[in-house]
Amino acid sequence: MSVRVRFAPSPTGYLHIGGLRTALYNYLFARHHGGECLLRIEDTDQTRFVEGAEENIVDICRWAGMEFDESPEHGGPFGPYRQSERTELYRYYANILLEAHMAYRAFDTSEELDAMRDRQKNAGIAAKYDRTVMRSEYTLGAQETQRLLDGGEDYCIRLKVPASGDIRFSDIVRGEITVNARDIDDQILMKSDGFPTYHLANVVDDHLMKITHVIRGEEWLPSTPKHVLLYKAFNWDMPQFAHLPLLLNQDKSKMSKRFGDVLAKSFREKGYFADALVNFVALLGWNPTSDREIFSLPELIESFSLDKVNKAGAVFDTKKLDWMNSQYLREKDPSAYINSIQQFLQKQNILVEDSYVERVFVLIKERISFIHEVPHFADYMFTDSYAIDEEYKAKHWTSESPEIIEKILPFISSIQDFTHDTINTMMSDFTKEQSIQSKLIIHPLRLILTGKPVGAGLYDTMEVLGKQKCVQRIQNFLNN
RNA sequence: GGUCCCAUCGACUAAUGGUUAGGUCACCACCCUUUCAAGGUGGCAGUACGGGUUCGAAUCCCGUUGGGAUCACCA
Repeated sequence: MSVRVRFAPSPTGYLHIGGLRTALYNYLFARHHGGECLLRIEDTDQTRFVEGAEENIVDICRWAGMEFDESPEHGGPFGPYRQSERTELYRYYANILLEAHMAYRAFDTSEELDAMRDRQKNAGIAAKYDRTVMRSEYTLGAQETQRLLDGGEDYCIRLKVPASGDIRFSDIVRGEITVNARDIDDQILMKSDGFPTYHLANVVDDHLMKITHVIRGEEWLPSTPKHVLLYKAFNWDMPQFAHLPLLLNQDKSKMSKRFGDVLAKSFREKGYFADALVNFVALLGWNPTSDREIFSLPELIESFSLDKVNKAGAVFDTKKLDWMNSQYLREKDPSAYINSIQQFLQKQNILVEDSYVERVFVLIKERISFIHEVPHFADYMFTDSYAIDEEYKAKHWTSESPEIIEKILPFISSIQDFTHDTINTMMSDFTKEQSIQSKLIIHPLRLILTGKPVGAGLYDTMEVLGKQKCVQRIQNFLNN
């Protein structure tokens, strides 16, 4: 049987980095096995709907290189793929449960529920719906229940969880898990607004959509027994479960709890490459070997396997992500990034040729981690009003410097073929002849031409800058 | 607090009963060098603790401690 998995986010916010990894693992697993990966939007809570969230989820997944085989956008044989468009289905299945006495109606108000929890808290017992004392079908009786129903009273449908007995299920990542039914609440299946809760909807949909593997975050582990109960109540085959370790903040708390810079889109905005982010995130909680760090998406697909997924949560370390980004940056074909660099430059009203931008980029790419660093890191390549590093000046611009620079200027001016090699030859001839150390020239020159102690090789820098600029800057500097 | 999950260098991880416990990021040193990087070499640093099982335990079992998740008419 072909593998079918789903990524099932709720549009209650923009996709965060943990969600991106969940989507990725589903996608890698499906592609590795030649199966399908579908997107299902779990929008059964209309009160938490966030405008643009679904678009953001789709947008980010596409940016990351993932295309879903079935989705709200593209449809598919098991649609619709938005739960809000499937409500009759859930109602139908909830009724089946009702008729089989696996579920029941409850009429409690939220105040009554709060009061119940207070009593339980004061008594020092675990909060749990007590169907024998609350306003459920069981305490009300058939007649009263019918009367309330006829009167249009609000009610919800709850799962009738057995009083005791072990509920077991197997998780690909964690092995056998056993929970006692006494610790499980009579979960609400249908809310009084007619929408299902996650628990009902995801079980019904996973079954109807023929999902073979449920791959989701570890936060779902505690509610999985409820889902198991539902599969049993319907007498459906269960999918296999794989609960992924959480992505953690530095303080080890769940990463998605921090908001803002944890959104996938803010990583894109900060200038991380999609393939670098994907590579990094894939290796958080899963590792094929550990003798290698760089994997393209096809390579991740090739080597992905759920049984290599870790159990323990993984701290998200931005430093390593930055390193990975720099690895990708230097391997990329520079022409692919000229446009984005141009955009940064144009914001500063700098207009230069693409070919020049490419030469500068190639020159400095090993010294930066992000594309957007280019205009600032190499400002002297784009403007004449770059800052002079005073510390560098104090150290290398000595009393002899003006004389030396003045002496070498004609030689620089006279170079016809202004390239690294020619400049190099000229420079070493000069230092030999004058018997001075080359650093007495190189540092002052670098200072004059770039203003900074950091940068590419001086002669390469000069070559890209061009003779005219070099000579001009030296003259200006000496005159001031 | 109840329930569940988890535990190898600071971080990501490898080692599925036998390794001097390996790699990567970060950090430090040295080399290279035309500055800064990159690169190369080396270093620092870990099996949470206590018991078992075994000829042998990071690995299996039990306990302790620590961390996390979850306990809504949210997903």
